[in-house]
Amino acid sequence: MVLPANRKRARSDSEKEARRGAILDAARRLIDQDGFDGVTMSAVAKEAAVSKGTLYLYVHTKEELFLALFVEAMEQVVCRIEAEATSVTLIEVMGRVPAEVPLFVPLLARLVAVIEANVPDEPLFAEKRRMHTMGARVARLISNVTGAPEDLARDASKALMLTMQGAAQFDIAARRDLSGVPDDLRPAFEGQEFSCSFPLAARLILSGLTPSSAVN
Amino acid sequence: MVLPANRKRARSDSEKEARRGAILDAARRLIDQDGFDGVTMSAVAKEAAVSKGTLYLYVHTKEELFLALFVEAMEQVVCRIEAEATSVTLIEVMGRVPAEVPLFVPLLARLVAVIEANVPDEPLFAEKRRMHTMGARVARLISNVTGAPEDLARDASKALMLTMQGAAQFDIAARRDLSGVPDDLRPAFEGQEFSCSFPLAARLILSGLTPSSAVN
Amino acid sequence: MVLPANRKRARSDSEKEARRGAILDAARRLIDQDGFDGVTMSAVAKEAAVSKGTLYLYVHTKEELFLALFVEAMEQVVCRIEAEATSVTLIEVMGRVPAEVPLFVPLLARLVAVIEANVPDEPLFAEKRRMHTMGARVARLISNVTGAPEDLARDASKALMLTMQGAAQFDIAARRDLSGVPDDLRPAFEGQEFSCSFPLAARLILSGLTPSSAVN
Amino acid sequence: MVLPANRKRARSDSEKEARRGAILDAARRLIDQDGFDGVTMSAVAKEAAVSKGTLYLYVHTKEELFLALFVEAMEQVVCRIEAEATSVTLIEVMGRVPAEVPLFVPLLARLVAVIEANVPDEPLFAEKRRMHTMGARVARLISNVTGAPEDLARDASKALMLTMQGAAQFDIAARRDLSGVPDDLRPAFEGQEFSCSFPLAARLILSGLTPSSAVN
DNA sequence: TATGAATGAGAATTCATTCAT
DNA sequence: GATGAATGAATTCTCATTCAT
Repeated sequence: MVLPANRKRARSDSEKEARRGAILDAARRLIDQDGFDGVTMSAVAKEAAVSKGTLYLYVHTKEELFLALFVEAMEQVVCRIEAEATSVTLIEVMGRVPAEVPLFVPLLARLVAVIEANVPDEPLFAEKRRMHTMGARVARLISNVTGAPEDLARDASKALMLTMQGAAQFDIAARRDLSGVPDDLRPAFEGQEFSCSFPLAARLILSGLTPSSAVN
Repeated sequence: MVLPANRKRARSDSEKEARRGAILDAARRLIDQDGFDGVTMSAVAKEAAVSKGTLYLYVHTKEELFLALFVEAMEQVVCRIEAEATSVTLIEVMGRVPAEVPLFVPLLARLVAVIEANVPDEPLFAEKRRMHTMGARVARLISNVTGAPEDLARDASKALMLTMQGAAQFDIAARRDLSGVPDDLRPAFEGQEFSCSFPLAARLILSGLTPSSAVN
Repeated sequence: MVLPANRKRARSDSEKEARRGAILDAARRLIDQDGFDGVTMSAVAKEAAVSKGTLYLYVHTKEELFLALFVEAMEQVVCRIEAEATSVTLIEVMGRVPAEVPLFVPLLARLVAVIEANVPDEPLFAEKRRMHTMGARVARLISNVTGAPEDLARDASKALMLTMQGAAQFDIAARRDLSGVPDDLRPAFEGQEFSCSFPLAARLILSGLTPSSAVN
Repeated sequence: MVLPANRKRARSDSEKEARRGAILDAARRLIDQDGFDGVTMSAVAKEAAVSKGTLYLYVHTKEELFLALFVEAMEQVVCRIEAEATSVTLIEVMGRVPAEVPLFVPLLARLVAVIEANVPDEPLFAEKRRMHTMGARVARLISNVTGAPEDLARDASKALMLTMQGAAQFDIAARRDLSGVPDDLRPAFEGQEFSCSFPLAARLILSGLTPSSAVN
């Protein structure tokens, strides 16, 4: 197979994958840098060193891009939890890992109301399927680790997702510039970071399932 | 409540209050009708039978309008919970009432990421203060009703707020048109309504505090 | 004549005059404080401790207000020049005084293109008449002081007004925040203040009329 | 200059230049037609047969558009003066040409107080640089033609710019509808056209530099 | 495939002025 | 005379997406 020496087009599948990856990375960098609402498709194209037209060849919508970003982050979260959780560390791990995977929390906070609301059906369903599978994996993990029956574990898993959603919201508020916030309102912002609020609630939820030793 | 013939001028404070109320009502109707992102200030003005200038006399920003709507809804929620909750009904009431107060859930879902993010500081702080006070009332109620110590009740109250936030998110997804959703994905949407998911999680959270009789 | 003890209405002419003066003063303060384009009629009303309705009882238009301000400033300028100018000091005085009377320069800069363009005919004509009279006084003064014939003095006076207008424009540019201006452009802003540029040009214009002693 | 069939895309730089030119021309036509304050960006887009988005591709701000218009006019003025001025005709040329280049005078009248005040720094600096260069060319010309030393020529050039600014202001007033102006005020408007007032002042300023033969 | 010029709907907000009380 | 609530016209500019080249 003779390939032209200076081929600019990504024809093979692996090249396409690589280019798509570059685009997602560019988006990640921009979210970090300019905040969520500051990201524009033009900027993503430029950051990925790709034209706008090409960008839309790999990603059909702005929100689809964000959704892909979220699913990848969620995959990392689930994998790491599976790798690290034991009956002793479950709660600690579940409280810590989501906060450690970059962009997972802020993307989660916008997932439903902002992102999913604007993704067309087909791609939405595809990603939802992946999320659902991951949810099942977490439920199974909880069941295995705590010894709780499957259905209880599934409820707990659902409750954790709810709570995680909520904690992600509060995290947004917690990250605002606090100078300028009157003293009496400080507590309404401070200490609402995901890594504070979620573990607290996770403990309440999981404590019913786990042997007392794990609850801490 | 003296509702001025709409063409007239609201001179007394009570007339002004009434007119502001009329504006909020108009907004409520439009949210119902056109959905969240479909609401425009022009439409609100027209629906309230008021000029755009007048609208801005009573509400300084679109998001301020939504925030006000949320706080009023939250007030209703808290009042009704205080009125109805007993040691026996606490969990049931807390699971039911938020879903019954119109617009509370969808507004809650957008509260942090969409609404608060766009409200200028001063009005934000004012409303936050009201919310904070209501939060304290709920914590006190939980403490009174369950007999749990204050600090435990405060933690539970916080966890409940997190969970409520999350449940509000899921509620958005649950309300989408389900025809067209592939069968294998149905469970990812169905049964995620606020009134299903929140009580479930609330039970997990509150069960640690309450005597077993109250848990169910 | 029995006057009611606590009379809030300005009925006598002198009272009206006083109130009008208060309004003009309020406007002056606001221009100083918020800059030209920052002044709103609402703010003027508040600063003058008068209702908006009342404000419009004394001043028919925003621009009319500014025009009145300008004419008063011009009156001061002309009076002071008449008082201070001698054959020796003419140029120095004419270069210095306009810059010393508050608001004269910035109002002059907007006089034609911004202010007069929006004043209705009747009040415009009234104020124009006053300005014209003052122009004549200046021409007479120049003639007296330099000994130049009337018509030459009138031409010089006109040329001076042109130049003053232009110098007022440049003054605006000179007063902008200079940090951020690249070094090579500094000279395009610096040293363009009215008090620098106008005397220079005034000297060129008057030097043809005055005996050499007065030129410097 | 390849003017693309207006629906086509301007790919080459020369096509882009042409399109930008078409936009500026459209703006010129509208200023003529509707007067200064009557020009809106929507109208410019329509007149240029371009979408609003495209308009903003070529011009970043309304005021930037006006500034560009002024700089182009100034370029014409300076070129023509350079082409036509001799030691004999200098004053006559400098008095006539600015009035002959379309839009130069009315744009100059609004240059500082209206236009520059609303142009963001970067584009402002770029255009200021061009203006500054042109100012230097005029100074050099004056020096060459009159034989006056450089610094004197520079002062005269500055004074001329001041005066030109002022004359442009008066020109606005002179162009208003005179029917309706009371007789005694006629002289305050009539004969204030740029082409009357500026040459008169220019003569006063330049006469000090030039050999008597050139003065008239 | 890749490009980037073109699109255009869309919406929030301000503030001078008026007029009901 | 005084008030201040009501008015509403009027305009800029953004940015996701498309499509001619």
